[in-house]
Amino acid sequence: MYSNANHTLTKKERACILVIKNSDRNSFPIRVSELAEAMHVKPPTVEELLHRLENKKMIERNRGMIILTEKGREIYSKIIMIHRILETFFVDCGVSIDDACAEASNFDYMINDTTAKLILIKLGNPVNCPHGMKIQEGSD
Amino acid sequence: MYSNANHTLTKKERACILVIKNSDRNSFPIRVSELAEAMHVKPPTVEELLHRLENKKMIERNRGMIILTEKGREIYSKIIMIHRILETFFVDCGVSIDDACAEASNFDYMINDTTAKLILIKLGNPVNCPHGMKIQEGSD
DNA sequence: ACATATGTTAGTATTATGCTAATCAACTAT
DNA sequence: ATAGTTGATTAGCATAATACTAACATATGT
Repeated sequence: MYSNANHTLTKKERACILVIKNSDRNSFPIRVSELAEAMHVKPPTVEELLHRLENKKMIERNRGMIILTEKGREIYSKIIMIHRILETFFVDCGVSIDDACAEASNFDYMINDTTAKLILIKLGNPVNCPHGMKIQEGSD
Repeated sequence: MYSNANHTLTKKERACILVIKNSDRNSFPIRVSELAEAMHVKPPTVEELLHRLENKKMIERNRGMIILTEKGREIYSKIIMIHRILETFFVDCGVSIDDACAEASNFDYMINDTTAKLILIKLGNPVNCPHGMKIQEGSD
Protein backbone atom coordinates (compact mmCIF):
# COMPACT_ATOMS: atom_id res chain seq x y z
CA MET A 1 0.00 0.00 0.00
CA TYR A 2 0.98 3.68 0.32
CA SER A 3 3.51 4.53 -2.35
CA ASN A 4 5.06 7.54 -4.19
CA ALA A 5 8.72 8.27 -3.38
CA ASN A 6 9.63 9.28 0.13
CA HIS A 7 10.49 12.87 -0.59
CA THR A 8 8.05 13.46 -3.41
CA LEU A 9 4.64 14.94 -2.82
CA THR A 10 1.46 14.86 -4.82
CA LYS A 11 -0.49 18.06 -5.18
CA LYS A 12 -2.96 17.09 -2.47
CA GLU A 13 -0.22 16.03 -0.08
CA ARG A 14 1.36 19.45 -0.62
CA ALA A 15 -1.92 21.17 0.16
CA CYS A 16 -2.37 19.03 3.24
CA ILE A 17 1.04 19.94 4.64
CA LEU A 18 0.34 23.63 4.12
CA VAL A 19 -2.97 23.43 5.94
CA ILE A 20 -1.46 21.47 8.84
CA LYS A 21 1.30 24.03 9.24
CA ASN A 22 -0.91 27.06 8.93
CA SER A 23 -3.79 25.88 11.08
CA ASP A 24 -4.70 28.56 13.57
CA ARG A 25 -1.34 30.32 13.20
CA ASN A 26 0.81 27.65 14.82
CA SER A 27 -0.96 27.49 18.15
CA PHE A 28 -2.98 24.29 18.61
CA PRO A 29 -2.51 21.30 16.33
CA ILE A 30 -5.20 20.81 13.74
CA ARG A 31 -7.61 17.87 13.82
CA VAL A 32 -9.03 15.69 11.05
CA SER A 33 -12.41 17.38 10.76
CA GLU A 34 -10.90 20.85 10.50
CA LEU A 35 -8.37 19.65 7.96
CA ALA A 36 -11.15 18.03 5.95
CA GLU A 37 -13.15 21.23 5.99
CA ALA A 38 -10.15 23.36 5.03
CA MET A 39 -9.40 21.03 2.13
CA HIS A 40 -13.03 20.77 1.05
CA VAL A 41 -13.08 16.99 1.31
CA LYS A 42 -14.61 14.49 3.72
CA PRO A 43 -12.71 13.15 6.74
CA PRO A 44 -11.98 9.70 5.25
CA THR A 45 -10.26 11.37 2.30
CA VAL A 46 -8.06 13.27 4.70
CA GLU A 47 -7.48 10.07 6.64
CA GLU A 48 -6.02 8.47 3.53
CA LEU A 49 -3.81 11.49 2.86
CA LEU A 50 -2.62 11.42 6.47
CA HIS A 51 -1.73 7.74 6.23
CA ARG A 52 0.51 8.54 3.28
CA LEU A 53 2.13 11.51 4.98
CA GLU A 54 2.62 9.49 8.15
CA ASN A 55 4.19 6.75 6.10
CA LYS A 56 6.62 9.31 4.71
CA LYS A 57 7.36 10.47 8.25
CA MET A 58 6.21 13.98 7.49
CA ILE A 59 3.49 14.11 10.15
CA GLU A 60 2.82 12.69 13.60
CA ARG A 61 -0.55 12.04 15.19
CA ASN A 62 -1.58 11.87 18.79
CA ARG A 63 -5.13 11.58 20.12
CA GLY A 64 -6.65 13.27 17.12
CA MET A 65 -4.03 15.98 16.89
CA ILE A 66 -1.85 16.29 13.81
CA ILE A 67 1.54 17.96 13.66
CA LEU A 68 4.40 18.12 11.21
CA THR A 69 7.58 16.22 12.07
CA GLU A 70 10.98 17.84 11.68
CA LYS A 71 11.09 16.39 8.17
CA GLY A 72 7.61 17.72 7.49
CA ARG A 73 8.59 21.19 8.62
CA GLU A 74 11.68 21.13 6.43
CA ILE A 75 9.61 20.14 3.44
CA TYR A 76 7.08 22.81 4.27
CA SER A 77 9.81 25.46 4.50
CA LYS A 78 11.27 24.42 1.18
CA ILE A 79 7.91 24.57 -0.57
CA ILE A 80 7.10 27.96 0.88
CA MET A 81 10.49 29.37 -0.02
CA ILE A 82 10.18 28.15 -3.58
CA HIS A 83 6.58 29.33 -3.75
CA ARG A 84 7.60 32.84 -2.75
CA ILE A 85 10.53 32.93 -5.12
CA LEU A 86 8.26 31.97 -8.00
CA GLU A 87 5.60 34.45 -6.96
CA THR A 88 8.18 37.21 -6.77
CA PHE A 89 9.45 36.36 -10.22
CA PHE A 90 6.00 36.17 -11.79
CA VAL A 91 4.94 39.48 -10.27
CA ASP A 92 8.22 41.01 -11.53
CA CYS A 93 7.15 39.86 -14.97
CA GLY A 94 3.83 41.62 -14.67
CA VAL A 95 1.59 38.73 -13.62
CA SER A 96 -1.10 39.68 -11.11
CA ILE A 97 -0.41 38.68 -7.55
CA ASP A 98 -3.31 36.21 -7.51
CA ASP A 99 -2.33 34.57 -10.78
CA ALA A 100 1.29 34.45 -9.64
CA CYS A 101 0.23 32.65 -6.48
CA ALA A 102 -2.01 30.24 -8.34
CA GLU A 103 0.65 29.38 -10.92
CA ALA A 104 3.32 28.97 -8.26
CA SER A 105 1.11 26.57 -6.30
CA ASN A 106 0.96 24.27 -9.28
CA PHE A 107 4.64 23.42 -9.22
CA ASP A 108 6.43 24.93 -6.24
CA TYR A 109 6.45 21.43 -4.73
CA MET A 110 8.15 19.88 -7.73
CA ILE A 111 11.00 22.31 -8.36
CA ASN A 112 14.47 21.55 -7.20
CA ASP A 113 15.48 23.89 -4.41
CA THR A 114 18.89 24.33 -6.02
CA THR A 115 17.16 25.75 -9.08
CA ALA A 116 14.95 27.90 -6.88
CA LYS A 117 17.94 29.36 -5.06
CA LEU A 118 19.60 30.22 -8.36
CA ILE A 119 16.41 32.02 -9.37
CA LEU A 120 16.46 33.91 -6.09
CA ILE A 121 19.99 35.12 -6.77
CA LYS A 122 19.02 36.13 -10.28
CA LEU A 123 16.17 38.18 -8.84
CA GLY A 124 18.70 40.04 -6.71
CA ASN A 125 18.05 38.25 -3.40
CA PRO A 126 14.80 39.96 -2.52
CA VAL A 127 13.83 39.52 1.14
CA ASN A 128 10.06 39.50 0.80
CA CYS A 129 7.57 37.96 -1.59
CA PRO A 130 4.84 40.12 -3.17
CA HIS A 131 2.58 39.43 -0.17
CA GLY A 132 5.28 40.90 2.05
CA MET A 133 6.26 37.54 3.59
CA LYS A 134 9.87 36.58 4.20
CA ILE A 135 11.26 34.37 1.45
CA GLN A 136 14.12 32.82 3.37
CA GLU A 137 14.35 30.71 6.54
CA GLY A 138 12.35 31.69 9.54
CA SER A 139 9.55 32.35 7.12
CA ASP A 140 6.24 31.56 8.73
CA MET B 1 -14.60 6.66 -19.73
CA TYR B 2 -11.70 8.94 -20.78
CA SER B 3 -11.70 12.02 -18.63
CA ASN B 4 -9.48 15.01 -17.70
CA ALA B 5 -10.50 18.41 -19.08
CA ASN B 6 -10.43 18.95 -22.82
CA HIS B 7 -7.50 21.32 -22.91
CA THR B 8 -5.55 19.91 -20.00
CA LEU B 9 -2.84 17.34 -20.46
CA THR B 10 -1.31 14.85 -18.09
CA LYS B 11 2.44 14.45 -18.12
CA LYS B 12 2.29 11.33 -20.26
CA GLU B 13 -0.13 12.88 -22.71
CA ARG B 14 2.32 15.77 -23.05
CA ALA B 15 5.18 13.37 -23.74
CA CYS B 16 3.06 11.52 -26.28
CA ILE B 17 2.24 14.68 -28.22
CA LEU B 18 5.91 15.61 -28.36
CA VAL B 19 6.91 12.22 -29.70
CA ILE B 20 4.15 12.24 -32.31
CA LYS B 21 5.21 15.66 -33.53
CA ASN B 22 8.89 14.95 -33.56
CA SER B 23 8.80 11.49 -35.07
CA ASP B 24 11.27 11.23 -37.89
CA ARG B 25 11.47 15.02 -38.29
CA ASN B 26 7.95 15.55 -39.59
CA SER B 27 8.15 13.28 -42.59
CA PHE B 28 6.09 10.09 -42.18
CA PRO B 29 3.48 9.81 -39.44
CA ILE B 30 4.50 7.69 -36.48
CA ARG B 31 2.89 4.35 -35.68
CA VAL B 32 1.91 2.75 -32.39
CA SER B 33 4.89 0.44 -32.04
CA GLU B 34 7.40 3.23 -32.65
CA LEU B 35 5.56 5.49 -30.25
CA ALA B 36 5.57 2.75 -27.63
CA GLU B 37 9.28 2.22 -28.08
CA ALA B 38 10.02 5.93 -27.93
CA MET B 39 8.02 6.24 -24.73
CA HIS B 40 9.47 3.09 -23.18
CA VAL B 41 6.08 1.49 -22.68
CA LYS B 42 4.20 -1.35 -24.33
CA PRO B 43 1.78 -0.75 -27.22
CA PRO B 44 -1.41 -1.20 -25.17
CA THR B 45 -0.27 1.58 -22.86
CA VAL B 46 0.15 3.85 -25.86
CA GLU B 47 -3.20 2.71 -27.17
CA GLU B 48 -4.86 3.97 -24.01
CA LEU B 49 -3.02 7.28 -24.24
CA LEU B 50 -4.06 7.64 -27.88
CA HIS B 51 -7.70 6.99 -27.03
CA ARG B 52 -7.56 9.88 -24.60
CA LEU B 53 -5.82 12.21 -27.04
CA GLU B 54 -8.24 11.23 -29.79
CA ASN B 55 -11.09 11.92 -27.45
CA LYS B 56 -9.66 15.39 -26.90
CA LYS B 57 -9.40 15.84 -30.67
CA MET B 58 -5.67 16.37 -30.48
CA ILE B 59 -4.72 13.49 -32.74
CA GLU B 60 -6.16 11.65 -35.75
CA ARG B 61 -5.49 8.05 -36.73
CA ASN B 62 -5.67 6.39 -40.08
CA ARG B 63 -4.62 2.85 -40.87
CA GLY B 64 -2.05 2.74 -38.12
CA MET B 65 -0.70 6.21 -38.74
CA ILE B 66 -0.96 8.85 -36.08
CA ILE B 67 -0.89 12.59 -36.68
CA LEU B 68 -1.65 15.70 -34.66
CA THR B 69 -4.81 17.62 -35.53
CA GLU B 70 -4.76 21.38 -35.88
CA LYS B 71 -5.67 21.57 -32.19
CA GLY B 72 -2.89 19.12 -31.36
CA ARG B 73 -0.35 21.17 -33.27
CA GLU B 74 -1.45 24.33 -31.50
CA ILE B 75 -1.08 22.67 -28.14
CA TYR B 76 2.30 21.30 -29.16
CA SER B 77 3.49 24.76 -30.23
CA LYS B 78 2.35 26.29 -26.98
CA ILE B 79 4.12 23.67 -24.90
CA ILE B 80 7.34 24.03 -26.86
CA MET B 81 7.27 27.80 -26.68
CA ILE B 82 6.75 27.71 -22.93
CA HIS B 83 9.37 25.00 -22.54
CA ARG B 84 11.95 27.11 -24.31
CA ILE B 85 11.08 30.22 -22.38
CA LEU B 86 11.54 28.37 -19.12
CA GLU B 87 14.78 26.75 -20.27
CA THR B 88 16.12 30.13 -21.31
CA PHE B 89 15.25 31.59 -17.95
CA PHE B 90 16.75 28.72 -15.96
CA VAL B 91 19.97 28.81 -17.94
CA ASP B 92 20.10 32.59 -17.41
CA CYS B 93 19.95 31.84 -13.70
CA GLY B 94 22.90 29.49 -13.92
CA VAL B 95 21.12 26.13 -14.11
CA SER B 96 22.80 23.62 -16.42
CA ILE B 97 21.17 23.15 -19.77
CA ASP B 98 20.18 19.57 -18.99
CA ASP B 99 18.70 20.41 -15.60
CA ALA B 100 16.92 23.40 -17.14
CA CYS B 101 15.37 21.14 -19.74
CA ALA B 102 14.38 18.52 -17.19
CA GLU B 103 12.80 21.06 -14.83
CA ALA B 104 10.97 22.78 -17.68
CA SER B 105 9.52 19.46 -18.86
CA ASN B 106 7.89 18.99 -15.49
CA PHE B 107 5.55 21.94 -15.83
CA ASP B 108 5.78 23.57 -19.26
CA TYR B 109 2.45 21.90 -20.05
CA MET B 110 0.70 23.38 -17.04
CA ILE B 111 1.75 27.01 -17.23
CA ASN B 112 -0.53 29.62 -18.64
CA ASP B 113 0.80 30.91 -21.95
CA THR B 114 -0.06 34.45 -20.88
CA THR B 115 2.33 34.07 -17.96
CA ALA B 116 4.94 32.52 -20.24
CA LYS B 117 4.75 35.42 -22.64
CA LEU B 118 5.22 37.91 -19.81
CA ILE B 119 8.31 35.94 -18.78
CA LEU B 120 9.58 36.11 -22.34
CA ILE B 121 9.24 39.88 -22.37
CA LYS B 122 10.99 40.10 -19.00
CA LEU B 123 13.87 38.08 -20.46
CA GLY B 124 14.19 40.68 -23.20
CA ASN B 125 12.46 38.77 -25.98
CA PRO B 126 15.26 36.35 -26.78
CA VAL B 127 14.82 34.62 -30.14
CA ASN B 128 16.44 31.29 -29.36
CA CYS B 129 16.44 28.90 -26.43
CA PRO B 130 19.70 27.60 -24.95
CA HIS B 131 19.67 24.74 -27.47
CA GLY B 132 19.56 27.31 -30.25
CA MET B 133 15.98 26.58 -31.22
CA LYS B 134 13.48 29.31 -32.08
CA ILE B 135 11.25 30.19 -29.14
CA GLN B 136 8.39 31.78 -31.05
CA GLU B 137 6.00 30.54 -33.74
CA GLY B 138 7.36 28.56 -36.62
CA SER B 139 9.49 26.80 -34.05
CA ASP B 140 10.00 23.20 -35.07
C1' DA C 1 -2.57 -17.56 -49.52
C1' DC C 2 0.43 -17.81 -45.71
C1' DA C 3 3.54 -16.19 -42.46
C1' DT C 4 4.97 -12.47 -39.98
C1' DA C 5 4.27 -7.75 -38.37
C1' DT C 6 1.65 -4.72 -36.13
C1' DG C 7 -2.43 -2.98 -34.04
C1' DT C 8 -6.27 -3.51 -30.87
C1' DT C 9 -9.17 -5.38 -27.04
C1' DA C 10 -9.90 -7.61 -22.84
C1' DG C 11 -8.74 -8.11 -18.58
C1' DT C 12 -5.83 -7.15 -14.59
C1' DA C 13 -2.94 -4.28 -11.34
C1' DT C 14 -1.48 -0.15 -8.78
C1' DT C 15 -1.65 4.59 -7.05
C1' DA C 16 -4.02 8.83 -6.08
C1' DT C 17 -8.13 10.73 -5.02
C1' DG C 18 -12.70 10.79 -3.30
C1' DC C 19 -17.10 9.06 -1.36
C1' DT C 20 -20.82 6.68 2.10
C1' DA C 21 -21.88 3.83 5.80
C1' DA C 22 -20.54 1.73 9.85
C1' DT C 23 -18.01 1.41 13.88
C1' DC C 24 -15.21 3.03 17.64
C1' DA C 25 -13.54 6.35 21.01
C1' DA C 26 -13.96 10.26 23.76
C1' DC C 27 -16.20 14.01 25.94
C1' DT C 28 -20.34 16.40 28.04
C1' DA C 29 -24.17 17.18 30.58
C1' DT C 30 -27.22 15.48 33.69
C1' DA D 1 -21.73 7.07 35.96
C1' DT D 2 -23.93 6.72 32.03
C1' DA D 3 -26.54 8.20 27.88
C1' DG D 4 -26.04 10.86 24.14
C1' DT D 5 -23.49 13.42 20.98
C1' DT D 6 -19.48 14.38 18.39
C1' DG D 7 -15.44 13.21 16.16
C1' DA D 8 -12.05 9.73 14.31
C1' DT D 9 -11.25 5.62 11.93
C1' DT D 10 -12.10 1.58 9.05
C1' DA D 11 -14.39 -0.91 5.46
C1' DG D 12 -15.84 -0.91 1.21
C1' DC D 13 -16.57 1.17 -3.08
C1' DA D 14 -15.72 4.27 -7.30
C1' DT D 15 -13.06 6.66 -10.87
C1' DA D 16 -8.96 8.29 -13.50
C1' DA D 17 -4.30 7.69 -14.97
C1' DT D 18 -0.78 4.61 -15.86
C1' DA D 19 1.05 0.13 -17.12
C1' DC D 20 1.11 -4.76 -18.03
C1' DT D 21 0.11 -9.71 -20.40
C1' DA D 22 -2.50 -12.55 -23.26
C1' DA D 23 -5.58 -12.96 -26.88
C1' DC D 24 -7.32 -11.69 -31.10
C1' DA D 25 -7.52 -9.05 -35.54
C1' DT D 26 -5.59 -6.97 -39.44
C1' DA D 27 -2.06 -5.82 -42.37
C1' DT D 28 1.99 -6.58 -45.56
C1' DG D 29 5.34 -8.93 -48.11
C1' DT D 30 6.72 -12.73 -50.69
